[in-house]
Amino acid sequence: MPELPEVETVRRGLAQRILGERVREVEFARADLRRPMPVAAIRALRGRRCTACDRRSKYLLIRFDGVGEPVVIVHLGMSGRVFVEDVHGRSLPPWRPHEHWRMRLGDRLVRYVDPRRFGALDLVDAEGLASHPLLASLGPEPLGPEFDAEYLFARTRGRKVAIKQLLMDAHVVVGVGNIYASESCFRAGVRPSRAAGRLTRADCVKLVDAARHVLERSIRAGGTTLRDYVGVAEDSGWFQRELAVYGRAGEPCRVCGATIRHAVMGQRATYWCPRCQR
DNA sequence: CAACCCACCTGACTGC
DNA sequence: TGCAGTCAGGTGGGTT
Repeated sequence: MPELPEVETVRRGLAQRILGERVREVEFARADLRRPMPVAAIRALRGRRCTACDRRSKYLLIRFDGVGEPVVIVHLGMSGRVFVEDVHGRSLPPWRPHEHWRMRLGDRLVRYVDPRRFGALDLVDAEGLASHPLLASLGPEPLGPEFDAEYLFARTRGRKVAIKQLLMDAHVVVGVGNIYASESCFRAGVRPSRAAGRLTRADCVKLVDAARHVLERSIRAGGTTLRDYVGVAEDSGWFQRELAVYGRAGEPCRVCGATIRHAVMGQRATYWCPRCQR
């Protein structure tokens, strides 16, 4: 599930629930996801107060007070979910299937569930955050001021890769996952297979606008399901209804009626309308 | 450096 | 119903 809008939704849910709370318990069901987790160091957060829940790209950054101002870095990978539940004085509930770690802050239990274990959990001091290996070489945020048409135009010059693949390159811009890459190209009227270097300035204007639009719209939609949020990833409702091309191969384009096409590009499923996108 | 390919892991779905 | 095969929304690392 987790593309940027989902991660942003999780971030907001976490902020709402754990900001200002102190870490009371930390438990691990195992010591590794894709890579080992810093189990001891994260256990040692007990007593620290959560000061912020931020996001950089698809990484959640949970900040704490005290020496070094530690930051917990969470990535949801392909199948990760975060649940927040009230626990009050009760003892903690049994582990869910594929729940790998949990952290109790105040009366809130944050539970990390990730069947495929492509996610990540790490810890770094605030000072070392920007140079953390996972974050150091990331491109600009798609919703930030740095990602504009001129920037995209410059970054596409001389590039032969398909524009859809380039949009998914986190060195260029973060947070545009496979679904939103297809959706953005559709909204911009750009064929996803087009060589990035052949985009015009006008195409770049449209693409930047389109990427922003689909991401913002999804965040807003996700945000509406946030109230009394338990776990993000209610991917049933808004998610499916809003998609213009993704997963719609063989179905009619909602704009022109042409048949939506599908191909694998860079090993990822790609969808487009052969009439609307050139 | 760019382009390409693979690995990581499990669940859901398809077709026989 | 069972089983093999296929696919999945992400990212890092290695090779050409």
